[in-house]
Amino acid sequence: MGATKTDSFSDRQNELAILAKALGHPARIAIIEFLLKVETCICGDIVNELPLAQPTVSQHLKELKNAGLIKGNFEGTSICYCINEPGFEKIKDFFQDVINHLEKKKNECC
Amino acid sequence: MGATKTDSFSDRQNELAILAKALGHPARIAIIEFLLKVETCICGDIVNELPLAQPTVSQHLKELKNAGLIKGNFEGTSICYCINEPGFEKIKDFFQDVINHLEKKKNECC
DNA sequence: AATATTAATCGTAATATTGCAATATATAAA
DNA sequence: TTTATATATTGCAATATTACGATTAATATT
Repeated sequence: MGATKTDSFSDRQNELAILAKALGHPARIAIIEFLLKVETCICGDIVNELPLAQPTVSQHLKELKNAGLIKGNFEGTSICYCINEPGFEKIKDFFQDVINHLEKKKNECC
Repeated sequence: MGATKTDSFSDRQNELAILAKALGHPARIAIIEFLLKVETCICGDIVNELPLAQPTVSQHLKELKNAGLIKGNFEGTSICYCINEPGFEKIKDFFQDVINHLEKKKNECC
């Protein structure tokens, strides 16, 4: 026990969970907010902005990348990370769906 | 080490991370989808729907409740769980903001 | 009060995540 | 090719999460 029973859920459920999980850490929220706020997207600048060591930031960037929420490209000697819009669209749509269903349904029985 | 450095991040960043993290498990996505799909919202029905034991489901429900994504009320002998709209609004707004910023900025340098 | 039913909590084992120092890799410049 | 700079990977310790059997708590019915 201890491992998530991934096989017992649908691909869609697992995919949404992976996207949400990737944003389930304040450092990773901070990275996204930084990428939105600032012109640059150089990895080093992200490391400087966050109160975490370079390997830790690198790990968080990797998780965001694996989830499909950011992408990275070489920019000379450093790497430029950008938000990957399709990933955000996917999870935003889920939340939008929830809201839409709620308005249609008004199933607030509690 | 091993513990998230919560103190190093803003309240907003931590709050968004808590909301996202709560949905970062396929069982909890499944619970939300079930609550949207179905008329009933009785805890026992959720337990029957999910491929997990009752204590495990109860734990997942607790996490969703703590994050402010669902709420529960006694309905006779059982408990009725419903989606808590304000929680979903909050995290949907975050994603909507990201999308809006992206359209304004077109900072796709990668 | 005794019983049945429903859901929460406890205890615990298995696994995953977080964070960082040390090290490795990769690219650019000299 | 050496050196400098930027980022990734490794290894590991601390902590958190996931899952479930056993038990408890709480309410409803008899």
